[in-house]
Amino acid sequence: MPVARPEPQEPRVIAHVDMDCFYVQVEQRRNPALRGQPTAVVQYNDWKGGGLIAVSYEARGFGVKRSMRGDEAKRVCPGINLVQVPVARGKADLNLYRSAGSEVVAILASKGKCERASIDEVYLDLTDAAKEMLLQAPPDSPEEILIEAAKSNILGLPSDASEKEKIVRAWLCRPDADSEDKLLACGAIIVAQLRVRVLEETQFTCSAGIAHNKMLAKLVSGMHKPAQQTVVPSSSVQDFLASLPVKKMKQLGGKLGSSLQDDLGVETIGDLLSFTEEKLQEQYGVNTGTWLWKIARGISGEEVEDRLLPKSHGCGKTFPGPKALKNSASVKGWLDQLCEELSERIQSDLNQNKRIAQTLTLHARVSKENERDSVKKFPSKSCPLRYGTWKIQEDAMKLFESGLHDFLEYQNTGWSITSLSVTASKIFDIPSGTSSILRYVKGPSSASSPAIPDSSSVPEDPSLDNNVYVTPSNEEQCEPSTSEKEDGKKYSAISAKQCSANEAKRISKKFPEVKGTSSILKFLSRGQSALHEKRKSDGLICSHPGLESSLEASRAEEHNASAQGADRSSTNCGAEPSGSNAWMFNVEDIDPAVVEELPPEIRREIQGWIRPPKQPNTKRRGSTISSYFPPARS
DNA sequence: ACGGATCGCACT
DNA sequence: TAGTGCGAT
Repeated sequence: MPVARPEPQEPRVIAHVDMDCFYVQVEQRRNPALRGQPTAVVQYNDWKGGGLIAVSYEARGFGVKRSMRGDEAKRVCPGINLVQVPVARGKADLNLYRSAGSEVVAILASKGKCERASIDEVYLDLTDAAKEMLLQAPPDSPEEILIEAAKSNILGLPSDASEKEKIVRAWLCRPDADSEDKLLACGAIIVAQLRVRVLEETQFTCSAGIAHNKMLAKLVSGMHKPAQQTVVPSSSVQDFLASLPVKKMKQLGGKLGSSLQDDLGVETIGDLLSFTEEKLQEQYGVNTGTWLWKIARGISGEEVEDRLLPKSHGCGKTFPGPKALKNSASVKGWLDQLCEELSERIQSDLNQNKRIAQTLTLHARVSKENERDSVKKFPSKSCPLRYGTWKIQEDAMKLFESGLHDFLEYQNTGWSITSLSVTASKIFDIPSGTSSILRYVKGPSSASSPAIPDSSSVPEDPSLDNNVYVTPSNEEQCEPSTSEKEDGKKYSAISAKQCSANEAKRISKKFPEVKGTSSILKFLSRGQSALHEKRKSDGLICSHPGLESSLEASRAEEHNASAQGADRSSTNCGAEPSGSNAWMFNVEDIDPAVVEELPPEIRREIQGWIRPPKQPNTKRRGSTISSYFPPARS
């Protein structure tokens, strides 16, 4: 349910920027012959021509809609170009669009607080930039920068006038405007400039809304499309909302909106004004009631969050109708594919953004059998996320089995899975200054891979050292970044130190008993067995069905690393960036007891990487990483 | 055979 | 917390 936020007292300047039929634009950039043509992006095409997920404005002119099938689109628009979403591992691969979205975000984040709201939308808080412009370059001086801004739509001004641009320009430069409108005018100019930059640097057009809060900015960003922007002066808010159908408001597109219509007879946002806050609270609860009362008055205190990256990564696929999965072998096969993609994505998040995900969740759906009230849902299951494709696959399968077990206890019928997804969530920045214990290990070095065998190493365990190489790692990546991390946030579980090859060598020198770069890490990780047993006896592990045999899995993985690595490099043509098929050394694998055996200078260093173990709380049921490495404060 | 694949959030 | 549910694009 929506929740009202405290209202900032100062007027803000907020923009919502929305890419125009984004996936289509990405494909048009790849293939310029598609520009100006009726075009749509479809995923899959074997069934009814695939499902449309983006439609160009030319095609919309023919009545083509999202949610149509490819065949249907062809019918209403025979000349349409249907471009397929790339497929990898048997599923739609959206990475192309994700990285295109990142290009845009990088530009839009340059003028103030920027929140990535989705793959093709951002919110901007331009309050400071607008204030600054008001002081230094009031919107009436330079002619040139007004040209784009003058194409804005101003809510409340005539939009069909022949003199429209002159009127808009006059509004933007109006000397007698109040300070709120002046700030909005500055915001409009800034956004116009940003949109030009986006177009110049990415070839993508976008539309935008500029208002005093997120709700209003979002409401109007799509009002004039494509490639236009719309401003909402305070003076036009009431009239605008008065006639706005409830379903158009964000959060009211579903059941809540229907209930407003059906139960209260509310058709427009304006209709809400006739209800007292108490009445709305009584109907929908305190939070939602207050929220409704406020939005009816154009009030929304929601802040723009400073976040350029997604909070979770998910990979899923549906298996409709006859494609439903009916045995555990096929589930395993598909889960492996999904986990492979997920692993790749969290690995690049780690490499590029220095972020670590902590939780792995599995979702599945079972087909609803005929009419019979087999409405039982397949339960979601989650567990601590261990890095490494094979570990993720293993854990995901365990989670599935656990969920299936629960499901079958009540549902005595057979099963058939119609959708599967795996999600990595609870993603945290690695605090700068410290970094994490990352053990980048590659399979046997192929000719194309730059892995460096550690020739000085004396293998203590041939099965490990003969096959394992530490990749060279970029030193500056390990330097503390200058940007100040906001503190007071829980850095969660992991505070660790990035361990580059050079650093591992340096440590090795100080610690002669442990020879070689991989050996130091191996040394740190030995004793897992003892740790595992300890956790078990502390009752910390038993409720994690996905992890019961994690130890065995780890061992098997080390021994299999060679063979599997070879498989991968042959199918991947060896062109992967360094680290892409690496797996990580997990903090959870470190035995605190091992750390204590280290010489003091090494121990000091190691203990900067990980937090001291908390006294196990036997009442707790989860063996999460955080129960072992709790946040410093909390 | 539910438009599919992803996301975010509030609630319990 | 883990798990559910809703809403959005």
